[in-house]
Formats: sequence, structure tokens, C-alpha cells
Amino acid sequence: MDFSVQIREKGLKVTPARLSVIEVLSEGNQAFAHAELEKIFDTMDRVTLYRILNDFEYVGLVHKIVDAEGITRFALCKKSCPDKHHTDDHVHFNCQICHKMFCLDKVHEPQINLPNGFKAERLQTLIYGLCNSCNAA
Amino acid sequence: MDFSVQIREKGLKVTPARLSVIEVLSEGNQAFAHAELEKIFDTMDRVTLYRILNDFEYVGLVHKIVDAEGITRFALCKKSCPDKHHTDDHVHFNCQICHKMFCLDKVHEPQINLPNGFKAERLQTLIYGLCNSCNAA
DNA sequence: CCTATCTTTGCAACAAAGTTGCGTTTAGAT
DNA sequence: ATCTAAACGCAACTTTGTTGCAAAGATAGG
Ligand SMILES: [Mn+2]
Ligand SMILES: [Mn+2]
Ligand SMILES: [Zn+2]
Ligand SMILES: [Zn+2]
Repeated sequence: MDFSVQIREKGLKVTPARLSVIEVLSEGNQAFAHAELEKIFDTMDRVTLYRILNDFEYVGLVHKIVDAEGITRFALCKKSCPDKHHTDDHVHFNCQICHKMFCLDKVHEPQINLPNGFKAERLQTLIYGLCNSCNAA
Repeated sequence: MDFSVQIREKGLKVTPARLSVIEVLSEGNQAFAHAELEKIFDTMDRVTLYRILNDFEYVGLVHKIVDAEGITRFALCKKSCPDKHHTDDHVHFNCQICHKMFCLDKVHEPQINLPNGFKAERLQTLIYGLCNSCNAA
């Protein structure tokens, strides 16, 4: 897949830094923590990485997930999301062994009955446990 | 309710600082961010507050919730939880207007079907929207 | 009630995570 | 090839959370 087109379509300039980030994010179906990405792009400035990820999130190329420990991770959006209003309403899964965070695209957010007066706008489900490959071992 | 007993039962010493923290946490059905508590206890040392909250969480007096923006909040456990293994499996609700975080004790975590091989251990549901009092206005 | 002991607190210093300002470099339009 | 707005690198700063240590406080036993 050609990421240059997607980046340019979102109104961002195509740069080597942005291309390499989006390429890594496209590997597997995972969300990457900032620290992991910093290690991968050890020559890239920390601030640049922050800005690339935030810009990508802003234009709808990636979405952000914060786990229960407060670690922020970024994952590529499958279907292109309209700006600022992400439509990735899927469940996220965090493996306790390999610590990878998976986007379960096919598992949709559940419907939940709220107490009287409360109105849901957005829902976020995070599941902790064993991923398929760690479960096998 | 006498919080001294609960604190002592968990093997912690009863101090003015701990009593005042647990008292504030018992107001409403809300989870408080560290920053909010710091403002309330403006004379208390920041580190002391961190230690009180972490100790309370460790012994099972409070539970911690991290929202989608990465803000950590603390809420009193209703039924006393066994150490380190919290049984508060209820849904949390974050109001977009008043920014309060509510513990919806009566709304239990949903059951979710995972892809083959994945095994759920713990589940966390966070809902964003309008709380009952903000919805009325 | 007093003392001894272990816990908790406050302060200072540090670490990790994220942001802002600014000068330089670069993408890409003309 | 030139020009300009966007992106980058660097330094400084903020916010959030942790650690070490000495002083103060809680409580059990005498
Ligand atoms: Mn995802
Ligand atoms: Mn709760
Ligand atoms: Zn795994
Ligand atoms: Zn509200």
C-alpha cells in the first residue's frame, strides 16, 4: 500500500519521517507506545515523533488508546476516519504476557444500559488477558 | 461511617491525612483526579498524597481509573476488596460537561466474545457523555 | 501514662512523559 | 529554479509520578 497518497490526502506533506512512522504502525494489528517507537526510530527527535503522531491522530490516520496503567499507544486507523471524529469503535486487547495491544477490529463496542439521565456519547472497552499466541504457549 | 476502623483493618495506621483523604473520596459516587485532591488538600505534601492513594489502592480501599486522556482518578471501593485483586467490576462514566467521573456500581461490565485464542482476564469499560445532572440542563 | 519501635510525613532531588518557542531545513507548488 | 508554508531539531519547560532520607507521629507493651 502506498502511504504517501494517504498522507497527502489528509493535507500533510510527505516526509521520510512520516513515511517510516506510518509504515511501522501498519505492521501487525497493534498499537505502539511512544517509548517503543522512540527505540525503533532512535535517530528521530523525540519531539518530532510526538508531533507526527499527534498530527496523524488529528487528521484521522491513527487513533490513540490509553491503557489502565496510563500508557498511551497509537494504532493505524483501518477505514479512514473523518477529522477529529474517529469511527474506530472497536475493542482493544492488552496481553499480560507479551504486553502487546491489539486492535480487535471485528469486535465492536457493546451496548450498555445506563442509569436514568445518563447519555452515552462514546464508549471504550479495554480487555486484559492472554493473546492468541501467548495463550498457545 | 467510621473510616478509622477500615483503615486499621487494612493494617495501616490511622492519621489525620489518611482520614481526610478517605472522607473526601467518600463524597458522591465519584473518582477524583490527583490534581483535584491536591487543590483540596493544599497544605498536604504532594508526595504524601501520592503515597496515601497508592497505599489505599494496594490494600483495597480505593481503585484507580485512567481515562482516555490518561488522567488517573481514584475512587473509594464500595465492598471491601481483597488486597491487590479488586473486585469492583463496574462501568465508569466520564461527563463531557462537568468532567466528573462516576462509578456506576450497578452497571456491570458486559460479556464480550473474543476472537479464537484470546482469553479475557479483566475488562474495563469507560463511557463518555452527559451525566444525569448535566443532561437536565 | 511513658517509652520504644515501626510507620508515616515532608522535603529535596530525580525521572518519565509531554509541550512550546524558535531558528533552520525541506516539500512541493508556481 | 525559486519561493513559501510546513516540518524538523534543539533547548527549555511543564506535568506527573517516584525515591532516599531525616524528622515527626501512631500505637503496642510495660
Ligand atoms: Mn484500535
Ligand atoms: Mn469505580
Ligand atoms: Zn501476548
Ligand atoms: Zn456532568
